[in-house]
Amino acid sequence: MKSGFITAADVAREAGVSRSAVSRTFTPGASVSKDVRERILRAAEKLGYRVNRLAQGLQMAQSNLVGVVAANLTSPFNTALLDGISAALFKRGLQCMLLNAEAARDDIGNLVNQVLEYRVRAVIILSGAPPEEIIEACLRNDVRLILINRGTLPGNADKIDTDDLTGGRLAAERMLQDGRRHVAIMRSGNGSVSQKRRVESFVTRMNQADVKITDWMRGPNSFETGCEAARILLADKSIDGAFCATDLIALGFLNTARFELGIQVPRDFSIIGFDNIPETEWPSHRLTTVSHPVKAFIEAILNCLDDDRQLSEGALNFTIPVELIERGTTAAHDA
Amino acid sequence: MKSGFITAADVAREAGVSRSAVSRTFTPGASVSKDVRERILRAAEKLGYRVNRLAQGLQMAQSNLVGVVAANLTSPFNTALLDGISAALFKRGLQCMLLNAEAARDDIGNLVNQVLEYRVRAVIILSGAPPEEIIEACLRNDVRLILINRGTLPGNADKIDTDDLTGGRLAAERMLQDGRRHVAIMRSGNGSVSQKRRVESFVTRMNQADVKITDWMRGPNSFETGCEAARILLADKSIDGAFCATDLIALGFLNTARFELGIQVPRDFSIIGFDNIPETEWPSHRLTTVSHPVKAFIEAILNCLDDDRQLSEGALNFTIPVELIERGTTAAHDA
DNA sequence: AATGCGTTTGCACACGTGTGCAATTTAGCG
DNA sequence: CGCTAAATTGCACACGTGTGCAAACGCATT
Repeated sequence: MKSGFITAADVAREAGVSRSAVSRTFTPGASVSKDVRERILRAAEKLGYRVNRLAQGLQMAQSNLVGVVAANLTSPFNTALLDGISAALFKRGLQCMLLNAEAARDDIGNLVNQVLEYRVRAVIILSGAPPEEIIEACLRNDVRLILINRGTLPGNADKIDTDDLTGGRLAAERMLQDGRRHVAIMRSGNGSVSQKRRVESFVTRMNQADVKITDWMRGPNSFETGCEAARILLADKSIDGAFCATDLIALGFLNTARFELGIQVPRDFSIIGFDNIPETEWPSHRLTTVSHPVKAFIEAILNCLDDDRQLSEGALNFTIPVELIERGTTAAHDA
Repeated sequence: MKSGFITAADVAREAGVSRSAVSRTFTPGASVSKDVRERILRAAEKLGYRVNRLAQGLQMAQSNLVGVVAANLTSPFNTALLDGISAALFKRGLQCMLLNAEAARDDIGNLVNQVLEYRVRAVIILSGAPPEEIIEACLRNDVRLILINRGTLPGNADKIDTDDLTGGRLAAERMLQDGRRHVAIMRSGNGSVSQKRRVESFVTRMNQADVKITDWMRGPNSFETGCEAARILLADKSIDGAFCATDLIALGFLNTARFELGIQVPRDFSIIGFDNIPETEWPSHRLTTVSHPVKAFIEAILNCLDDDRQLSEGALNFTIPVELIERGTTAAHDA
């Protein structure tokens, strides 16, 4: 027991074969006789052998690690995404290397290094603050890059984007059906690309119907941001609707409007969110929202990972479909 | 540009020195002259050199990876913990390898392998379903193990546990101050050690005061579990209080009790949760709860990681202090 | 039995790094 | 300048794995 770890050589000695045979036994599709394979498996089991992925990665010039750069892990939608990604990667035999972009805010260079130094198979960037630097570095080092809701950036990275245009339009149509004439639109201050698209699409449709718009863009993507917006915006009694770029903001807005300011939602006021996080289903809120299912994101990501074209041959693009989920913060349909 | 990656040898050639010098330049405390160091750094910068961590890990017989085994990533407390851990690891120059225990439920052996094959520096197990197998495997392979809220298991793993006994007692005292005589206690069906401790401590105190107890242990740790419990338990009109082992369950219970069944909380009914997740502060709920701060967990984890004693010399133990956070689901204090 | 062909096996090299050891250069000091 | 100690540098090995190549082997057909 030197250093506590068993190597392929140890197994080979135990089984009375060459080290190559051990390696081949654990390499799918390699040529080993049934007899030898069984003897090796028995020896490996007995000694508790585990292949050293570091050595394997060195030899293969690539690891099974996939870097996942996430920010705002407190946002339920992001964690749902992370949950799905980590599960999917595990089932593919890949490892999930989680990098907290928040913690690396003023040290992006270091973050880039940590990813690249491990020769990761790919890097997935969840929406959030835009680390441009990492994008450029990945592309320069031939590391596959998967961007989620970051819009059309230059460079051939795979891109997966919510159909925000349809999402914004669906929300607008619903708002118009409710007969609202002056709606507030809200998003967080750090201007994510995806939030911008939703809001712009919403505004475009509202403008066509001559509905007045009041814009709010401030603070982090949080419940409190919605609360604050409600307290200030709702001083203007002419506002009769709100479209929030994320559910978290929408829930804060709704909470303050309904329970603090006593506004009758949906009778006098309509609220629509975006993401369809679990909290929207709480009976106390029942928020009408636009959903872009996590499942669809996962599928798209797996498609990107499975695709084994060269990086120079261009990239993949996926659009995640959306759906308006009508709950209790918009008026009931006219039948 | 062979294979797209620059090696130390490439840098050495560019700088006109030996490869050893390059290695030493990037090894803190090694002996390199100022002149050579600068020449090497310039060459490395120019070529875009990055250490290959796989080779480094192979050489050092250890990687900078830390395995984090998490289940129930949809629980806000767990994600807050994960957020803190990933940030702290990053700042320590360590990598966070996230493993989804949920996805590996019927494939724990595979999960064990994935961790050990990467020669991780340590494994952190967040509370949740108990993968006994991984614990045993880590200890057998001399991998440091950090158990969070999993109680006193055999084997010398570092253990970090919430002071559940005090937590349960504090909740009980508050409930008694409210004069409740029949309280329901709730926890999820998969019996986590930590939940069990809280509840038992609570019950012990209530028994001393001759308060009637109704037990509920069913379903996952979720909002819906709390809703379901409320609908069934509250048919019994004599119940006038509830202690929930997690905030998620407590919020579901509160939501159904207050908004669906119209029960006056806290006038006629007291509810106390556990975890102090952000949602407890929502004005619509303002849940009284027991907090065990994420910050304290992170500190304890870092202490474990920094500690470089041998595994055979015993393990560390930390107890996380708790605090009762009084909000709007228990009666106001008598002054 | 001899031939031919497909399968199995072992040798040896490569992957990129850290570091002990000895050789060499530099610095310090009289 | 000469001597000694210290700092620097290069060589060579080790870490554990996958795989090309050639040798050895098994088996069926002639």
